[in-house]
Amino acid sequence: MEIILKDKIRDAIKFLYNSNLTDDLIQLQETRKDFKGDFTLIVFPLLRFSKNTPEQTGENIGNYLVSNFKAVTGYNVIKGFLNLEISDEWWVDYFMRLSAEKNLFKNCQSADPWVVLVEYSSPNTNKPLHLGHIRNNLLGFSLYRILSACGHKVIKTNIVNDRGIHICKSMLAWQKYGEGETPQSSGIKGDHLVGKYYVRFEQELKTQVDDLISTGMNEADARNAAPLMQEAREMLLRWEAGETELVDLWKKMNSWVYDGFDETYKMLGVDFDKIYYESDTYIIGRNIVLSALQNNLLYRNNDSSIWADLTSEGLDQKLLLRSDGTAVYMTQDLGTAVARYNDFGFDKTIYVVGNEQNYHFQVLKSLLKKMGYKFADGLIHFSYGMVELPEGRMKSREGTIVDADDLIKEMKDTARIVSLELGKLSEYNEEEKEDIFRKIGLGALKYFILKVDPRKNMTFNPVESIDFNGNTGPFIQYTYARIKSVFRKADQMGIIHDNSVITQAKPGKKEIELIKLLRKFSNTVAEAAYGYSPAVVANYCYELAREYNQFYHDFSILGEENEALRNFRLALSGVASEVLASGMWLLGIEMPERM
RNA sequence: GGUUCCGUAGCUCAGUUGGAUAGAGCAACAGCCUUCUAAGCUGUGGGUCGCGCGUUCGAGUCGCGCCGGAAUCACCA
Repeated sequence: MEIILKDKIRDAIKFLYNSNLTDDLIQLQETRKDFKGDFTLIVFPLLRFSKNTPEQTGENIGNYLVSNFKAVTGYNVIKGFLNLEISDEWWVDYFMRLSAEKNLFKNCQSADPWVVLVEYSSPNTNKPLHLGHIRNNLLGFSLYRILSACGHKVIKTNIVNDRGIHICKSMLAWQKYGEGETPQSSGIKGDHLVGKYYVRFEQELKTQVDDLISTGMNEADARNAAPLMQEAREMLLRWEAGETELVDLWKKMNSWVYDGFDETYKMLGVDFDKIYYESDTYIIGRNIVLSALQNNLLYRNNDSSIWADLTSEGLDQKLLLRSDGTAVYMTQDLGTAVARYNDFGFDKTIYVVGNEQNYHFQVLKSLLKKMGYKFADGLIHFSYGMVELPEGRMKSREGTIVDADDLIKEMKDTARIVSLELGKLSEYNEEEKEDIFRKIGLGALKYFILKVDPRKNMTFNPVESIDFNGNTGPFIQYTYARIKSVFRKADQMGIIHDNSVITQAKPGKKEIELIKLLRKFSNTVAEAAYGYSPAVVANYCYELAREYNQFYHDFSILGEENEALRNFRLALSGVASEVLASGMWLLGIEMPERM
């Protein structure tokens, strides 16, 4: 519509003022609800052609359009705004085309599809996933869905940080205090079991550190000097040397963790096409650094550590290999990036990583450029804000970490309690009910996280956030279930849904409003893909669900006497449910047929 | 101190490439279930969009300067 309308407006200016308009001067937008009309042309930019008042210019253009374009039935001018009224027939016709369209994402197909690699999750193998990981996983998975919907080829990857001192701490504590405990013997989920020994290590270390401090040592030195810490370091060296027994233990404990993660990922509904391990990529990274050193892109310090000088780009000196030749975080990420490019040859690679690492990715990008990797231009750090609790940041020392598994279970339990109170599901068996509770509980959690702008830090109140009313996932799911229920009822009543009579319907204001909202959907997805923002999709779904609920209350659908209008409303409901389901699909949220 | 990000109602958050009178939900109060799902709907109250200056016909949105908060600036990852 806009395109045709813009053409007509261009004609109008040509005819009235004998001037040719460039596209950016035609500012056309949807008319605000409180004004009469469907589309609004902002006439201020056109005054230079008309050399007239805004009001008169608007009048002239409006007049021209009404007499030369059938779909425009009227207009009004308020200050510099020309509100154009589009005929109901046009809207009904538009809706017919929309409801016939099976692919709701058709309008946002990218003309130039990318191969795009999305990295998300990136766990450490020494403890279970927590609330921060949940935001990461949900964002990453939703980005995958959004970009896929727009026609890009997306590869989901996960980089597992499976090496380093942290995993040695868990291994050491398990050796010392574990007495052979396994997930099977204890019934504890593997990642939680390994996390338990990581915590145990820190506890034991603390008593040693406290003892040393009481002898007059300062804290930093005490941590270094503590026997446990020294043992852990020594273990890391033995691991890097490839000591068989130790590598076997490492493999065993990591496999416990992966089993645990798999369960959590499955509950969250996320998955990966390819998993990378830093225990592999750090070696690649080291080779890259060494060859860059040979090409004089890096320099070696007196103590034989290797550095990059990025001061010319406003960055700092960056360490790439320690004096003992071992790799640092950046070394691994260089290796991972190159390995991935060799595997997939991507156009873009999106790192879903918290904003605490903004500097790291700035450095990574300029390092890759410096080393001559052209793909560095397609490197995007999707930087998201921290999840905080009402009392501030999550702190492991204070035991305020919100565990992912616990949280998921809590959401499901709350969904169960609320559902049973409302008592709508009495006719379903236990299995069916559990499936619905799961969808609702996870829907609430996912929506709560995804509806906020990823860039911003967000507050998660474990008590208040579990709300199923208002701008929440369950509200949107409820709207969907309600529409499904209308169709079930229609079937029972033998009402046959026939689109062919719709063109005879005389729609009211509300029906047109709904069509306009449905129309915005594909624009929204394109915008979301461009801005990499699930939040845009989420808030749009809410807007539509809210609008539909008002519609639902204002109108009788099945009870409507007029057949054409009844079919129209049914069709509107049907498309609304599809759009809601599609939108929530982009967020990775499942929709229950009833709740 | 350098860099980056954030600041909108009591709370949690929206706010389209700069557009008209800044919106939801929660919380508070008042209504609506013999009618297609009340996880809903309607209404009331609640704002110096951190502060100032600038650009513009027009600024919550763009620029500059302050104020406040967060992150980061490791031979940690």
